[in-house]
Amino acid sequence: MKPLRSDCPVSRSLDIWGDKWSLLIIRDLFLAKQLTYGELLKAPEGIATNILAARLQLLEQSGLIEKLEHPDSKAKVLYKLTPMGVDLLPIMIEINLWAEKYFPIPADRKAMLKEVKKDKEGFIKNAMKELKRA
Amino acid sequence: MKPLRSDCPVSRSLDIWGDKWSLLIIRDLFLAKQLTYGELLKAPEGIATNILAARLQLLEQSGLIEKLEHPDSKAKVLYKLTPMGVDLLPIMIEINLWAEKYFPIPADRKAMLKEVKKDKEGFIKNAMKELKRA
DNA sequence: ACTATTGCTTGCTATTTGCAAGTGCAAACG
DNA sequence: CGTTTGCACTTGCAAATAGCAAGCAATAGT
Repeated sequence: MKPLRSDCPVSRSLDIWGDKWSLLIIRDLFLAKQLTYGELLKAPEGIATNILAARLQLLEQSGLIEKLEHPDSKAKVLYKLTPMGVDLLPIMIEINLWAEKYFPIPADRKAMLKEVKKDKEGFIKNAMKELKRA
Repeated sequence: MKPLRSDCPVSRSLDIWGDKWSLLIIRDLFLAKQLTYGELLKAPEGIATNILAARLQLLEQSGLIEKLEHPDSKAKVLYKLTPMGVDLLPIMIEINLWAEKYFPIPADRKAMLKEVKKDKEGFIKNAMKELKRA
């Protein structure tokens, strides 16, 4: 396993998902609720297949995501967020809000953030309930 | 410069501070308001001096931090967050809250989070005002 | 003048990343 | 059935990055 750098909560968090790819995987799982390996590969940022495999394993070990059987085929694997992973939603939202303030962002995401700003707490609570149910 | 991976706000954000060290530097600047290079080096996670120099330069280029003259000595340099950097506070808070839910965290940080939970919006607004003033 | 401190830079090695190709299994097709 | 296709990974290797240790220029202190 990886050595803990310190017991600071920020450090602990970064030890798990503090790399260039993990939060993008998590973002995609927030947006789609569940995805196959192949679908995750297609993310616009272009993650390499070996890196994706490594990150998925690490995120699973850390308890943020879990594998699920695909209803249509044994050849496919579904990935989804665990409750612990879903709890990252507030962080994800705040990242989006920060970036929106300083960079141009896609229209569909902007629309979502408009909803968020109407009632942040409500939006998050609702989205989390949805994600934990599925 | 670094190539943009996509125009997703999460991706844009990670392109700037999505590595193992940047958010720790930013954390220290939140806690101390301003720090010298040497003080940043002393962080418990033990960042290497060349990496710290590289990250500080990148964060400065990105507009998250700025250099400041030290009032006592020309040999020293003070680093502090810009308004854009201060605006990361909500993200930082949510990271702390997430980690607190799943890991044991130091008592002093726990005390701070207790304040946060009493009135999150108020706490953030206040802290940000403090940081932007200094 | 000389010694220490501060903020870096440089050289080198170890680890990680990323590309391209390959493997094994399950499903679809003839 | 036998063969091909699709999917989820592995593997091998080159390139980039991280990290350690040492060095260096500009203050500051004595």
